[in-house]
Amino acid sequence: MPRPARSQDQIKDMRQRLADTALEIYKSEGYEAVSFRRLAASLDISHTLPYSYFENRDELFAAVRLDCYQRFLMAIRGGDPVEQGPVARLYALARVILNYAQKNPDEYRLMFAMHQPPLQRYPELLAIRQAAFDYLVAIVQQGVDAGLIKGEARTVMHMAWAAAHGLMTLHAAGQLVHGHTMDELVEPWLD
Amino acid sequence: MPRPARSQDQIKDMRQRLADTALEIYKSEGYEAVSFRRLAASLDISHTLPYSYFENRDELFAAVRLDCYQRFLMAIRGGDPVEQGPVARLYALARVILNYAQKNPDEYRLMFAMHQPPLQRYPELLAIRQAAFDYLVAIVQQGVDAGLIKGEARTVMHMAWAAAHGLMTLHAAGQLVHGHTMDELVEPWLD
DNA sequence: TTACTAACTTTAACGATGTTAATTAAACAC
DNA sequence: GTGTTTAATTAACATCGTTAAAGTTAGTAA
Repeated sequence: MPRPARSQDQIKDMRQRLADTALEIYKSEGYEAVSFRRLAASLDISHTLPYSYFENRDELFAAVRLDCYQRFLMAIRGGDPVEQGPVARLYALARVILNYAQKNPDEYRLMFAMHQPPLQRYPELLAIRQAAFDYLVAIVQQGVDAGLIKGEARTVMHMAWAAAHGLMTLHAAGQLVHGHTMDELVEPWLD
Repeated sequence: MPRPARSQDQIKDMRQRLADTALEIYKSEGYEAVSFRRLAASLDISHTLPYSYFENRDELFAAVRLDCYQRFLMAIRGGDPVEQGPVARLYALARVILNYAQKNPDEYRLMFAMHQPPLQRYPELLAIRQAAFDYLVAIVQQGVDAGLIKGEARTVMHMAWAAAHGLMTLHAAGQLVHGHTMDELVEPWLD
């Protein structure tokens, strides 16, 4: 007898529109400019409607980040020369990732360096990050198995990731001192 | 004939009180909680007075960061076993820095990972960071000169710094996956 | 058809913030 | 004291997040 609730599709649709608009505003005007009110104005809806779709800004940005992670993961999978050996694949993927970070500094910051909410509150984010990480660990493991890489795969990957992350974060924040480019710094490692 | 302007000392004093209070609030209640109004309430002054001492929150936090950098630099200088060789000194300093980041995650985030304003707008921050960096580069250079370290000192230091930074940032953000502690990850490198 | 009902959507409202302008208070020279 | 200049406060406005109330809409049962 009652009016039916919004369909899952409708909900998904509106959430997507909100997330897309949020990313757009974030990229052009910065994180602070992304308010629910501003978002609502952009979409020509009342300023409280977004609250029906997201609890608060953290939840909203969790959705935005999820989209970013998905694109990031696709870039990794798409740039993986699977026919080659594990070491060559890792070098290639390192370049893919560094390249991605350089070309999309805003997204990179959002994903890894900025306003990070406690990850355990967002299991879907944790999961997709873990998926990306595991994807790389599996390749390292192949290298370890083949005797090409020493150490425990997860630990090795963790350190490599941390190093790359540090580099990308400093770059994205414009904090690489003395005008060093990322490529200059990384090439000695990759060659 | 007129009322005299505030002395440099008075200005410095009030700025210091504001910066101290800001750090206090930041550590106990987070970055967002540090507003000029809240700050004024804590110090029992009118909510517009802070504007006479800092343009905006960025300027305020620039002062807070400067204090943090100074303590950080003191920790480095104080923990440097200057009588030892360059490689031993670098290992020791790496531990000092990692230790500092672990014990003061809030300050570390503030200094290196959070809400970073464009550094060129704050030359005094750039300068002190450069000083810390140069301090370490000088030691690396000694190692290079002695044939103990290969490569160009600045580049080597940059990469080491980026790696450590990535590790510390991930740690401070609680993003070290799978419960790895920082020590576990670093010890293989330092030994 | 008509009226009901539950969901959707908007409007209203409150407290908090950043920021500017106007006002008051304070300290010294005369 | 008076006057002048600066410090500091108060007033005021726009914006934001958020909650509560009111209004609107679309199925459905009678």
